[in-house]
Amino acid sequence: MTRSIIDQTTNESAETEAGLCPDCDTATIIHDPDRGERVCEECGLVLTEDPIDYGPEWRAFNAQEHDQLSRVGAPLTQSMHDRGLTTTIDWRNKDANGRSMSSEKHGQLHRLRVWQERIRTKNAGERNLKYALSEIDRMVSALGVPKPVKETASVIYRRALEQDLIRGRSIEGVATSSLYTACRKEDIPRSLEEVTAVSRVDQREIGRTYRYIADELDINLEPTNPRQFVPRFCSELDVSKDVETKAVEIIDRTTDQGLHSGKSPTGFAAAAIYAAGLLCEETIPQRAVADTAQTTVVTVRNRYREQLDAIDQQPA
DNA sequence: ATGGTTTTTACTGCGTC
DNA sequence: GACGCGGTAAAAACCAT
Repeated sequence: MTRSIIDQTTNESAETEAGLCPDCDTATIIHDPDRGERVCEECGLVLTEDPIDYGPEWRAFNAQEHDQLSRVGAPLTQSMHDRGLTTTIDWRNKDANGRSMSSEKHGQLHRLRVWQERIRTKNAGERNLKYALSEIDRMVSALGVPKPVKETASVIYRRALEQDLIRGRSIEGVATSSLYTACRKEDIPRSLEEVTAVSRVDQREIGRTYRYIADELDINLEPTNPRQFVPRFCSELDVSKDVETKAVEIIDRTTDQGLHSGKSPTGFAAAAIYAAGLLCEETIPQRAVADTAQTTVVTVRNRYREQLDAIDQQPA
């Protein structure tokens, strides 16, 4: 999403839209369907430039109709190297009416398929992308993160490729970093350790590449909030809802005091869960929380003491 | 490279079941 | 004696400069 200034030509077909321009605070945002842009008439700020309507090209007037009508063509996706746009030649040797074809046609179709595959992945960049996206796909399923993360990761990887950031770095490394970034961006954080576990490169490289990519692509992410790990860890540990609620409360109250800054989010979350266990008189061994959070008992100890001190509560 | 901070590793003593 | 917990010191990792 680039915010760029364009020349302020007014267009006949443009129509005024509701909403304030974030830049000059005037309600002069117009929608220009020809250019597919939303532009502020006052200062020329382009708010969005996404000319593609991803929705269906028909309108349904009742539920039944909605089910019956089908979309023409597949929706666009970022996670295929050609965005899923290319027409592919079916592998079946049947014509449009389902009849089989002559052997002459068979051979012709076979040659066409071969060439399609060659052309589709013709240059190094395309092949690079194809491999990277398949890797992202693999890691996404291994991590069990939802689909939007995959799309985001793909977009990040594309941008890295466009800006020539891959040179001198492994495709694997950049792909993994893109995924790690995407997880955080979509608020479904996975720790570096967890991402490393499904990747083919070591943690150091992923971390290094991540910082480089984030810097070059101007992706500024807030440090992960420890509370985002709580639900996942809690369900893995099989603790009561009370503990989970308490853990979130502890995190909220302590992060307000800035107690978490500079500390590892996973360790902090683990400690909060342990502390919550103490306060709720539900015994969760330090060992267990440390293991699920992929940290150590020492870290859990150090963090939970600080947390309890900070909120001025001691276990009964 | 360097120094400051945090995490990890490894070892230890204590109380309880 | 195994286990959970607490503390500590030293090593390793991390980060900003």
